[in-house]
Amino acid sequence: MENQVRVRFAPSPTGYLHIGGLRTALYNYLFAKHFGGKFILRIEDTDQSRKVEGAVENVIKTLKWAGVDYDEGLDRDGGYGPYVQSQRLELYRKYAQELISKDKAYYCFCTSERLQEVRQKQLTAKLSTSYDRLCRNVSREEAERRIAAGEQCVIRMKIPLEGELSFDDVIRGKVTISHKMIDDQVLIKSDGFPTYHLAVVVDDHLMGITHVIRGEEWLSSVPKHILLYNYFRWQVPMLAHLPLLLNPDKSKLSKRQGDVAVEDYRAKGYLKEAIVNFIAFLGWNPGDEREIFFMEQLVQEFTLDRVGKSGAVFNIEKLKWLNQQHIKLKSNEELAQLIKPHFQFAISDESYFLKVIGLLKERLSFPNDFIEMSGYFFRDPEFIEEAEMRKYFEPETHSQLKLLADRFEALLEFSHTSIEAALRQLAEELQIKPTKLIHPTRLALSGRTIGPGLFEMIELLGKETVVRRLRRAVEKFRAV
RNA sequence: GGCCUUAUCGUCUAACGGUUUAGGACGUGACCCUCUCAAGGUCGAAAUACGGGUUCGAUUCCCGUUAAGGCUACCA
Repeated sequence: MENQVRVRFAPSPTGYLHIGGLRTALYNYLFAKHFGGKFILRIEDTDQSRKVEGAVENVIKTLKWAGVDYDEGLDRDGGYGPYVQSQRLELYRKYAQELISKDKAYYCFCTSERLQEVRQKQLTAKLSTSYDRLCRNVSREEAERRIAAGEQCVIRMKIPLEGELSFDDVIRGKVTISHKMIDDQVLIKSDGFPTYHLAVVVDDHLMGITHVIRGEEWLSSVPKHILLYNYFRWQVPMLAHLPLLLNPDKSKLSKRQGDVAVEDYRAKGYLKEAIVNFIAFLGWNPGDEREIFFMEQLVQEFTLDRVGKSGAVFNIEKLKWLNQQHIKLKSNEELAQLIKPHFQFAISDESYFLKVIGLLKERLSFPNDFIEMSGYFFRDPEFIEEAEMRKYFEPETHSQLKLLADRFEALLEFSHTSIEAALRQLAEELQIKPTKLIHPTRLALSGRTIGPGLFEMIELLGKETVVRRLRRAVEKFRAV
């Protein structure tokens, strides 16, 4: 129990769940489940100005939809709550105070205007920008006096002036950064809220997080965090910084260059299985040549040592292919559930509906393709395009179809094999190629030139419908 | 600019010093199958950024160059 793996996904509620966020969550989830540990959802809402109404609910909804469900979170207390940082403010203040008393942090009274100025000067002097540590030497007594007088202030951490800091990243190995490169980071903002850096360290420690698995954008701030762990005399969790997800131009995946919200992909008809499979493989692979994975297999095989180091371009073509693959692996019943909400006709015959799905299944890239492809299975086709008619109909076609309709009507057993036999038989008798019959028939029955195998289609449509449509078409073709 | 990270086909990636004419997948080209469209099958084009080392031997280890990305906030 003491050694149980505990990881967390800690989004800030600034909108929808980003596809990169889902991958981070997924990797955490897979890692936790692989080792029989716990996956925790924590909300990092320490920036009041960026808060978006409904974002928390949305993120949770999307996570659950994708099957990346959490063991502990705001509605599932595992004894480490609350799991929302805005509800833990006292905690951060307390620990910030501890740092002040240990002389590892100090009050800073600099205004944002002064900070701006300092930065501007550094910029024009081509120096790297950082806080000039003006308030670092303000005595505790003076600071307390100024606070009592109502002056606004923040709390900054003290970074050692000399030396350097090394740490081991599970994915990247040893990383070293000089203390000189680290800013005296603000820990408590003037509104009393903590910054990410303080909150993440306090919470990860208090929540017993054993492994921090997050995006590479955090790599540079690790030294600050380690310093904090050291100041508190806490054990540093294992750190694993994931490669970033990239736009086609290799910049960090962002809006502007396509969809980044998981819900956008969901709305477009991407299956959760395909999305999970796809993003799992963006930076990880099982080491062999298998491509199609379900969640359970991912859990079974996922380990951090097979996670790569370089960023991965989000390649939508492959996602589309995976979607197709996962659709093919779904049962007709499962697919029906995905299609039904969007289907425009009342489904009177469930088993017929399922059979149509079965026939069209391997032609679908998205569940919704079914809607566009299946209309003629549920009502007579509206019209037949003139251009197509001219292409497939010859002067004698109408009389041939008439004969075909008679043959079909006379069939005792209406199965695709008997149907095919009847058609080929007729073609032979007429001394024409079967295709001379097949194409016009398809057009007459479906109004289209593409579709599933004709004989299976005919069998499913049923004798009555087929004969009716064939005869109706004969009437139409006569006019051409 | 500074710091950090990364670098194999267009894209996702395999290879953890030699079994490699660098393998697979998506995409792409040709062909096969075939009643159309898909699916499927076969074959093809396509990569170790560059330069130095280390080594009997480097995609693999080291250094440099270049390029790309991240960070550089009282945002996460």
